[in-house]
Amino acid sequence: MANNTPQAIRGTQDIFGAEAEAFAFVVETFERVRKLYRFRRAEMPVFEKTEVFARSIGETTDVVSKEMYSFEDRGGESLTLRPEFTAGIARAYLTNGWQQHAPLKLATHGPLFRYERPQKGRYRQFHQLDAEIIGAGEPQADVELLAMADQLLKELGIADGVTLQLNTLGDADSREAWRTALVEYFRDVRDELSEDSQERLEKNPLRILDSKDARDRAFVADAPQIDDFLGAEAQDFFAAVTSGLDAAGVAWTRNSALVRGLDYYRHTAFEFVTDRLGAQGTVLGGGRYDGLMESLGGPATPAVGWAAGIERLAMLVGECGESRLEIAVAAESRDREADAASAVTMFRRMGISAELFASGSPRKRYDKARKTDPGVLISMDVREGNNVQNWLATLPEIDRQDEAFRAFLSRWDIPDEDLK
RNA sequence: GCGAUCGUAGCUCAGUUGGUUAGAGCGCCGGUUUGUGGUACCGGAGGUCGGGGGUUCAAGACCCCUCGAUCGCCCCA
Repeated sequence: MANNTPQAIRGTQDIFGAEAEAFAFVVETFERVRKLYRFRRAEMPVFEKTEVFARSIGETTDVVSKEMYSFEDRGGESLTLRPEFTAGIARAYLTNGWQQHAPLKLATHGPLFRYERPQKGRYRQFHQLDAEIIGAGEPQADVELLAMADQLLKELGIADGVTLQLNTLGDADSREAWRTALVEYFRDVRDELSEDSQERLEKNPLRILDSKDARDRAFVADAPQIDDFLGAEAQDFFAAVTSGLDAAGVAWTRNSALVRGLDYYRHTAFEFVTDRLGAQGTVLGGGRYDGLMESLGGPATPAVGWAAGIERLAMLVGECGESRLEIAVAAESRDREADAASAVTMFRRMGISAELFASGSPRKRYDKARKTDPGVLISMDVREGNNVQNWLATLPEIDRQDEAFRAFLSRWDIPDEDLK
């Protein structure tokens, strides 16, 4: 069977049917909401020079060396399939002179690639929605961005069971002071931490805060809080974001353990989290990344953004059935196949969905058509030498049924007793 | 990179402590009931039991390796 057929690449997916409908529903909803908030559409390349991602991501060596899809092109240049949108958008912003549009609200969506082990809601080629506000340093930008995210989740119908967790990482100074305090605190209890967290103490101490290990959690509760290290400006900024969210009617909860691994993040960090997706509970996440543009050689540019996994959103949206067939036409005799085909074409040109059943055993075509549960089932046959048509409507009645019926009657007869 | 579970027809699965020609339902194709009918009945196509090696008189079943899937750990930009 398939022993000679190439297999799909690990972690890629072929999406079809109801799942594909759910996927499309997510994207369509995003496009609609994004226009309400006047975010402008952008399209970027799916690959960039590796340095675009390496420089923006910085020193987190694991991510750069092990988690990216990188390769050399024929000229020997290292290229990388985009693992995120933000770095590519920042590069486009700088290289295309989009500064002239600042503050710029951008939205995009499409495939991303990460060299990871697939698991629930996590693939090597996956798809995200993305929204960014570039060149806006005010907390109102954070609020607007979060309000859009909140409305998106509501319009997708998945807001129940999803909570917005919010934190601040402060400005560069407060962030650094906090980090130092954390390292000191955890170093004192180093031997009682999990093996993973002992490792993290050196590489990425902030990550200890969201460890899943019970041994770590005991200490996390009493760990130094960012609030104790925030300068007045940082405090004001966060207060403005939270009061702005309250004013906008966006519910949120404080999660002081919510962190970002990368250094360019400042101030607001947030995640919309659900308890319905196993280990991959984050449904939409982002934050303020005021330090990113400089790492790519651009001028200091404040920016804030988020991304959301389309697959995960689609899973929450659930079964999004394919739309019902409006009219099925069965040619129950070979002599009526041309008529049936022409009827189907007529309906389609009217903007009504129609499907032709004219293959296989003529006797079974009617049953086959009936199984699709169409709004209207038309059979076309030959009885005693005469062409015969039958029109059967089933509930719920389709839109424009009368119009379709009149159009059909203008070309083919239907006996009176068969009407309704 | 690590761990657990799993891998039999297009799909969902059976397959007894290893025993002879590998099964069912659904789907598909064809044929009956000369019919207004999502029915019923009959027949058919489709499997080197993920792949390779080993144990055995005998392996879909047991052992090893490998590939793949699922879920979790690490990581999460």
